[in-house]
Amino acid sequence: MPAKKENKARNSNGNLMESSQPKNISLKDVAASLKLSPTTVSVVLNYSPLADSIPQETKDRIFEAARSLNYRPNYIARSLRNQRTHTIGVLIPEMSDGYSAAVLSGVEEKLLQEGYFYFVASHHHREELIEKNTHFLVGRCVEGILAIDTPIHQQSFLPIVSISGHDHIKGLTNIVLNHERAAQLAIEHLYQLGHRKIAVIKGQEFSSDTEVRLKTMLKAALEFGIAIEDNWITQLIGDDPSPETGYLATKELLSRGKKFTAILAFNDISAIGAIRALRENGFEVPNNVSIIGFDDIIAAEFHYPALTTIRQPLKKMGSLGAEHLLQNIQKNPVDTISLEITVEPDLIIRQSTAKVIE
Amino acid sequence: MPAKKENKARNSNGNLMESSQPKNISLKDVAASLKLSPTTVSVVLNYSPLADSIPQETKDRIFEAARSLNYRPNYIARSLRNQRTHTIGVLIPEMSDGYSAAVLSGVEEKLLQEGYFYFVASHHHREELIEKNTHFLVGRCVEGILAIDTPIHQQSFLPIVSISGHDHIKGLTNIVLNHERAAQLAIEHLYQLGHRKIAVIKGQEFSSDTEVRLKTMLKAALEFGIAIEDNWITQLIGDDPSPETGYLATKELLSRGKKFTAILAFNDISAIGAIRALRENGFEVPNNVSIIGFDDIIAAEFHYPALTTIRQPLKKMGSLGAEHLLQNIQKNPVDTISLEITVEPDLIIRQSTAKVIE
DNA sequence: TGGTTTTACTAAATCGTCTTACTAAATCGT
DNA sequence: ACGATTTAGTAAGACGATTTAGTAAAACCA
Repeated sequence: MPAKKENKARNSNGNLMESSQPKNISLKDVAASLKLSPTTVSVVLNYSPLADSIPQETKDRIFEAARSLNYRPNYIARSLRNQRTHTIGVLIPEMSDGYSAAVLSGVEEKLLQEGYFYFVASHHHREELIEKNTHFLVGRCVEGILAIDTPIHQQSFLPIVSISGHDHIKGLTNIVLNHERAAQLAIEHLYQLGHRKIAVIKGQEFSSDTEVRLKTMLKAALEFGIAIEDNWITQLIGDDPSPETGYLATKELLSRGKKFTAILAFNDISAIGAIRALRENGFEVPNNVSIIGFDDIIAAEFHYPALTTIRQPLKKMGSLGAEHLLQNIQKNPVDTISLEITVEPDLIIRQSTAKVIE
Repeated sequence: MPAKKENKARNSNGNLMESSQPKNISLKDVAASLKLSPTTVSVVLNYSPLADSIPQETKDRIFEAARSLNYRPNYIARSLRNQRTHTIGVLIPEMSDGYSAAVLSGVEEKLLQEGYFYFVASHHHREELIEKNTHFLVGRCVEGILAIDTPIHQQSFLPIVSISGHDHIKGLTNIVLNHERAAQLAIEHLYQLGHRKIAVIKGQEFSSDTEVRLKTMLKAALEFGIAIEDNWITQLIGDDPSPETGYLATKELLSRGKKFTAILAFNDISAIGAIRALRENGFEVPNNVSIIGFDDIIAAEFHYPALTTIRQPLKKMGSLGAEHLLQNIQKNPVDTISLEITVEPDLIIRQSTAKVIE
């Protein structure tokens, strides 16, 4: 075995490497090395207007010393002093359900741009975990909370932005899809293909969108003169984030006798489960039954048959949510009236829908 | 509409609710309210052995005051004083690729259990972003770093655990799959079905597992007396996290003339793309070509045909990684020799593989 | 009774940064 | 030449918690 040399930092590019920093050096250290006071070093490094009177030569010395000592201000100390953590908390139902991840990617992008980081906490649709996690996040001094598909019942002293939330609470900003339009797109598409008998798989009780989705679909259907029978409405049950729930819901639906020619699934995940159930029962999609999903997750395009779906701009909803949250944090008084930001859906036509042949 | 009563805090359980807390109250406030010193309050609330001499009655008063004032210790101040942030940084390639999300869910579970939170930063496979993000995380005073499918080249003064990493660096713990076994399972399965001509879709250069995966597959094949021709090896190109890359790689493979009877795909995502490409070229899976994926993401089971795949216990790898990272944080000197923790794969047989019929 | 120990606390320092309120010397204006 | 201003800094908190090192009073021991 070679002698342990690795411990020494590789200074190839002139910078001290991360590895060679057993003891963090502080403002005081930098000041001491220059025989200046911490005050002076601080104002110069922070470009404070107070540094106006410091001659350039001194400033240069300070910057140089900070660089060569590899000084990095301690975030914790700074947070304590400034009462700003530049951190927000994100509440999600589930990390691995695709939906949250897509939204999160938008959130992350925007936040990093603005120098913020975020803590994630997932609650698996359990009310008490939502409460507990919120508490933890507040305890961690987050400056705001972003709730993704998570019900918010209480007003908070922190700014909150809710994505796909439908609660109207003072100070809460909601980022929502234009559900009317989404329903209209879906129904119109099926209508134009000749479908008049449409079944609906509604979401679980705990999903924020469940109620609006069903309501707007029924309304849009009515506008096209289509009445959706109660008997053709089924519901996802349980918190399994896999297509299994959609599969079961569809089997249930089929057990009532198949009269419908199309299914509006609550989302793509359940649409995928539905297709499997149909196939097992000898129905082909789209030849015997058309099916339309919701969300346009990545899997939708590459499923077989590729899913016709209503796309929600999930990533954009995430970045919009982050953007508004940061705005609300800036103007600190939480006196804003409940605000709603609407994003538009798109109909993505693929292979899971086709003309009715009777 | 009913009158808006909801805004007032619900004090049903006697606690002040989050909403009614405009000004945070500090240890000093609690102390003042009791005419005691902050010291006393602190030692009592922290169950410090120093509180042994404090009579129970005083302790009770302190707890009661803390509760009724809804005192929550300021995490930032505490972190500064104790030099502990109970926060770790997680490096991932991409939020929305399914793989990272699955691992993250395991990470989260373990960390929350232990009172830790985590910051996520994604680098989209760009070396300079890995470096920059690491820097940011260190700047945020994380106590350790968990790298998911992210190459780590430098030793750090912080403990690092790498999931699916293959770098051997002092102080770095790797959580890896038993790749030999995985390859053996895959090859053996195909062999038993009669396949002798096997094509391989290897991963992108930037994926940590690309190299081992190919190497172990070739080796395992050889052990079964199967030689995999160079001409049957194709590669995923580009950082699109969708099945598109697998689709393209398979088209490329087919353009060279189809002689193989099975494909080993780099992962489930690319297997899904491969199936589409095959279908478009008139080949049915599994009747004309068998295909085997890797990872067993949720989509695998519900794809049509359902994917035969090598399952990686992603969530478990996440929680194992978190667990070891926390351990390494506890025993602070980073003198541990590079350590490897191996997890075992499973062969999940579904419908994308079948016996050869020639 | 006088010294030691125990009880019940508290003062002050510290973590690292930023900010408010100075000071001493140099320069300016007239 | 003398007060006013500018230049070039510094000292002393404060942010909110923890910890070390005390201190008075009470209790104990011989």
